[in-house]
Amino acid sequence: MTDSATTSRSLAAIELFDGLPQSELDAIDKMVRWRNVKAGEQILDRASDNRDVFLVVDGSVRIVNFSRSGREVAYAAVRAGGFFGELAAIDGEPRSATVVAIQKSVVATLSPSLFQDLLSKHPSMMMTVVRRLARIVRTCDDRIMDLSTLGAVQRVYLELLRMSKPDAAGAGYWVIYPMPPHKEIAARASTTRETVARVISQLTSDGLVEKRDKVLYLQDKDKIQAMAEALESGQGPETAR
Amino acid sequence: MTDSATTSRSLAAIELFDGLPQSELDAIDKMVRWRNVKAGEQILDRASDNRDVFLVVDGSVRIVNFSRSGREVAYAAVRAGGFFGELAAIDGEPRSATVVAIQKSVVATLSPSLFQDLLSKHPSMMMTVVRRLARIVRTCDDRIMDLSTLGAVQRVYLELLRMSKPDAAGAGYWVIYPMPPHKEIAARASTTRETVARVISQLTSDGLVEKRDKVLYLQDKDKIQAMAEALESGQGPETAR
DNA sequence: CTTCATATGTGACGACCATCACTGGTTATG
DNA sequence: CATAACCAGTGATGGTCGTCACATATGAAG
Repeated sequence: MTDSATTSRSLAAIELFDGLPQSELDAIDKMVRWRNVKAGEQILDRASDNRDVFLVVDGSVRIVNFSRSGREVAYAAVRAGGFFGELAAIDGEPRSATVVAIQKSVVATLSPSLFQDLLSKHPSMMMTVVRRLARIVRTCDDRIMDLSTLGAVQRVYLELLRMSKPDAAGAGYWVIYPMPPHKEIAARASTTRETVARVISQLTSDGLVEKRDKVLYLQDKDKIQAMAEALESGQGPETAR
Repeated sequence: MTDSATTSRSLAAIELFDGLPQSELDAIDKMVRWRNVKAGEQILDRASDNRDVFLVVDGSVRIVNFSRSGREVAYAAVRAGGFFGELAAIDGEPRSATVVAIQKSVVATLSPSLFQDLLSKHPSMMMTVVRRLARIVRTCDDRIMDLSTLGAVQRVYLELLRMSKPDAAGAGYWVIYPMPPHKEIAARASTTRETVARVISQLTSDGLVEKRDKVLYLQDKDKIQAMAEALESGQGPETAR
């Protein structure tokens, strides 16, 4: 990679265009606007009145929102190959969230009218969008359920479980790598940095997780799972009746 | 209406079929299964493995979920003309929620394959589905935001505001009619019956609302709105930093 | 008019956890 | 390599609100 701006500018790997002929990709390529963003840079503001659809060609982004008082709520992450911003392009309503680059990224933007044209011209694209929305709805419903019926501590357990992947290096361990800052886990679980720190401390002293070099090893995933589901000792929201 | 079962069996008013020619409606009519349900009857169980799409021809239904411990979380209501159950028909995943009739209702069911056929045959239907999903996503996002950043009391305020409509009988009042049981407001705001009762008591003694014959009058909608948005005195989740 | 189920109002109590306040690491960056 | 910026850990404190426990409506059913 000779130059920073040339990392990868192909639309071929964009999920949204799966199944489109190369000729069409080339045509689209000429109609998008490219944009390079630095890590941490804001790509899209909730307050903005633009309705473009964004393709994440390289890097990854976080979709978030801030409450009046500055508390951050994380909705989702979109990695290279994905897209975001469909909502406003579909219904013409204002943006519902803010989007920030996690790493240095390359995004391409599609005007809403082009997006709609493409959708009606390519049923496969339409299906991709519908399926994506369906998935989002399911995720949101689950999150609402979690927020409504679990305590903050349990939500952190769940978030840790969701972020973990089986360890590539054998051993039955599950790991979280790279380990994000507590602050971000907090935003996903809708709690505070402090609570996340306390939960992880506790898990560590119980021998259920261990942190070594930026990696968090879950040493007893099942037990954590059980604790996340427990309607347990306590009260929080939720107790056996 | 001579007979209970004949209230209205036309698919003409179903939002999903807006814009379809009568001939197509007639064809569909022959392929759906009709079902009458009593008030309170469960139409669809989360655990069921059916993937049908349901059309609400008459009456109305509530989409809900129950936590392990029996706490009820309300997602949405669908009234006559609407539909539900698309998710499973789109992605083939299991049902994500349970659906219960609010009143005596009439529903028609479409097999997933028929639904998909119709979608691919009629772009207008596809658009209706996409737009509906987009709306749902927005609603969910807002709810997640509310749950993450507001206290239970404020969520009740918001729910009251959402349920209210301008009073038909002149006067600048906004009213909630019919007033649902506290229990249901609680399920929507993700709190308890008791908290709802306390909030309404308080509002009543502050002269902001008044209840007369099954109707709740909001006498100062603006003030309630302000209280819902206030990041106020307190803590709950949320305080000025 | 009973009688039983369902809806409501309210007090007491205490768990949960957000907030505040620091301390001590770790990473950037000039 | 120093100095700032950010990250992480932990105690103390107090408000919020879920839970429990009753007392009253309100209404439906017989």
